[in-house]
Amino acid sequence: MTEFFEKKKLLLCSDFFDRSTKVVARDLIGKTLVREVNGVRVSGKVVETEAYVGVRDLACHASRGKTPRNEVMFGPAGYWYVYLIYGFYHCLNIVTEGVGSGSAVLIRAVEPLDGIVFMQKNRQREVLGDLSSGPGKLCQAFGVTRQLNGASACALASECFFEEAEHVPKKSILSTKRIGVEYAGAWKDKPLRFCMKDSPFVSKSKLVLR
DNA sequence: TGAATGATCACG
DNA sequence: GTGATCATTCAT
Repeated sequence: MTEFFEKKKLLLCSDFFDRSTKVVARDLIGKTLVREVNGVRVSGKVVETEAYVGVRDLACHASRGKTPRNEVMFGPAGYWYVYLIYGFYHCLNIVTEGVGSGSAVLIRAVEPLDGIVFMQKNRQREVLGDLSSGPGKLCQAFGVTRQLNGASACALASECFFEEAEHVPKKSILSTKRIGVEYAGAWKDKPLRFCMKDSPFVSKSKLVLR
């Protein structure tokens, strides 16, 4: 029972996500991503995100209109948008802003906290820095698939959600252009990627992994 | 640098 | 139906 109250207290609700996508992407840095599967807690500290700011953003799936794949993005904030990429990996996004905006934040990397053995097994990798340091890796580590697409992240019963965590000062958050969106014309260089400064757990880290 | 691998979507 | 494309990862 105490666990339940604890979860309610920390759970990020739709008010958090129903704001400017860019602000949500920045504010998610440092928060805890949690998945509860069969009573087991898997979690990580969010260290890298990207904002996809809706129909006008040429890098955003929503820019080519609503399709069966992206329709969740056009719904209310606080729901998961999960899709398969390159036939191998999944990408985990949380829908932001109001109905019809077509915007979401891509969770690109987390620092493993709980359920590390579960992640190592899923990833077939031991090294902590290689478990969830990229959008595809993270989904593999957490066992996230399209099964989660369209689910709420804001309900007490949610199996995947965010928790409030220790405040991260703005000066330790870096913003850069997004990765892998070279096709997006004027939008390819916009500073819509956010990451925790000096974290070895961000994607494409060239630092030595421990 | 390129191969892996399959859903998705714009075509016709 | 067909074919190009892809918000990636890993091994070479």
